[in-house]
Amino acid sequence: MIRHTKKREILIDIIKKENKTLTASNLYSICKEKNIPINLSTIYRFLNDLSNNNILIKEIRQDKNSYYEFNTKKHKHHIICEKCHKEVPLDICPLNQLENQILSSTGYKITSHTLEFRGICKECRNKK
Amino acid sequence: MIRHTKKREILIDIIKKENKTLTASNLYSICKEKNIPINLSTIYRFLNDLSNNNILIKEIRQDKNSYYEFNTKKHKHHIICEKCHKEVPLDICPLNQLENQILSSTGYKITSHTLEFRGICKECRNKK
DNA sequence: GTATCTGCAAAAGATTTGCAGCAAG
DNA sequence: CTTGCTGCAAATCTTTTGCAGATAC
Repeated sequence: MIRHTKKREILIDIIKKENKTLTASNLYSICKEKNIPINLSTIYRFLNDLSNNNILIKEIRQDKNSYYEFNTKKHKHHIICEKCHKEVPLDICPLNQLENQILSSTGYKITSHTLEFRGICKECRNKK
Repeated sequence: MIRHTKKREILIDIIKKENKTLTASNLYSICKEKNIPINLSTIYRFLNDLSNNNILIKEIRQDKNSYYEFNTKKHKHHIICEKCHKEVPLDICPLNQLENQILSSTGYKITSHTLEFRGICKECRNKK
């Protein structure tokens, strides 16, 4: 059984308010700024509980960190700017249509995929 | 300048012969089996040199490990079986055509992307 | 001979875990 | 009151790094 506690409420509120992908240490810093004492392991444990229950989606990116965000059920990916690291969600995903094609060419029945776009955002392009 | 040494030749030979994505510790184990004494840091340093020179491509997957393989210049992705971890390369990638669409909808000029498919291979599906 | 490799041990960084005390239901 | 949460310290795992000795060219 999953229990409701003050700390968990605070974490949920932060994740809701930030409304973007976050790492455990992002959350840790935000709590620190707000003078909320919390242990990193508590954060990790809770994030894992939530993603095991499909409340959060966890994604490991090329920077080797784990990013978490609410599972909106809407399938999506993100683009991350290589300069400023700002990121934007994308709704389009042409990959579902590929599943049959992949099944017949490889014999693999696709269950999921991870897609990470990297690029340069408009602001960073204009700076140079 | 990059030097040619016995150990590096051996590593290159293994990567060539295996002809699939490998982790540093995969290489380490293969060397061990062949009774080739080599240090893990040596492997890491060489793999990094090679991928910085675009001879290898490095990819961090959802299992949090770094996988390396020869850069064939041909853009491709892989499907990994969730049960047996066997993987197969894929030539198709519909994402390049998306770049203009993403540019106009988000302002990001895409520079690269990472895509990881997970599924169940034919053999594992038949087992059950 | 000098720049580059290598092995070793230690460090780094992210994440997990064991345990004892605390809090929720 | 019992199960689950938390903090703390230690462990884990992958990867990196400093340094001294060895090797390539």
